[in-house]
Amino acid sequence: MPELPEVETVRRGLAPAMEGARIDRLEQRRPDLRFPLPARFGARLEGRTILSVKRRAKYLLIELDDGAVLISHLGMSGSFRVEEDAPLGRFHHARGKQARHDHIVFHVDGPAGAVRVVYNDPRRFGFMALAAGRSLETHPLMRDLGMEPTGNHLNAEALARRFAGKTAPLKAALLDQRIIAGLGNIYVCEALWRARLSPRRRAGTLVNARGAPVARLETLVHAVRQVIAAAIEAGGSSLRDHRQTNGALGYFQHRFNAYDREGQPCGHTGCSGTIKRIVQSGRSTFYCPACQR
DNA sequence: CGGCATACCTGCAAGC
DNA sequence: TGCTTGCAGGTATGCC
Repeated sequence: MPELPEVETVRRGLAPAMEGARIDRLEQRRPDLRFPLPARFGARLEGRTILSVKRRAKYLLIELDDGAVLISHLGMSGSFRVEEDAPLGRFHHARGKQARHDHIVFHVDGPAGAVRVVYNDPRRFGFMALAAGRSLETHPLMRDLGMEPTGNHLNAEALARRFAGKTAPLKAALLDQRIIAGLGNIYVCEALWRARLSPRRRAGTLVNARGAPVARLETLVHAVRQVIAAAIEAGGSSLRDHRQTNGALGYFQHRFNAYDREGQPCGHTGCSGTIKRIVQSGRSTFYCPACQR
């Protein structure tokens, strides 16, 4: 599912239910997701209080009161939902039709009351790890991540340094989490469309001989920042799996200009081109060959 | 090292 | 209807 805007939407849904809450019980229904879950996972979480729910790139970071951090990645199909944790009793038989692929359930009790936070992941490309907070930045999952596309982290000068000499196409360079962390297939296609840049153009062509950004790299930076901000504002894009933690759909998919629009007219004013689908490094790219150069 | 293909796993839609 | 094929928002790994 999820690129940065979807993960940020999940974070915003989890925070009110989890921050300040105690983990009373962990239900772990299988030993692994994409990778084995941490050893003694339940024992290490039960009884802990959650200090905060943060995000880095496409990772959720759940900080615990003993200094540990639960790192969670949703892969392609992972989702969290928050449900009322109704007490089990004679009159509550309806509690549990357990949805397929609900792998982990956090029973937490905090400012928002007793809730279940359920992790569901049909394809099991997601994964969870536990890190010591003091070494979070050097954790193997974190240490190679590049700039956040939000705030002031992403800027043309820094991007130029990373693009200089690169022969990889822009599509691949923007998907590279070591350069900008958090973009995925949808938002790379959308940002390139907005910047009218071809996904096939070599990344190094946006850097001049002195290693400084050319004007079109500035345009790309603005496009990335704007599309990510707009998608967060919309609660992300709901294609197959992504929902907000309360079950609501995101609606940025209605604002796609390129992604999954093969054969449709390009929406740029004055362009009579048609969106085309190509495959780059094994993944679909959608763009307008007429105006994206 | 850079660039690319492949593997991981399940579900769904399209085509025959 | 039922089967096969291809495709899906991501990352790690291995090969040239």
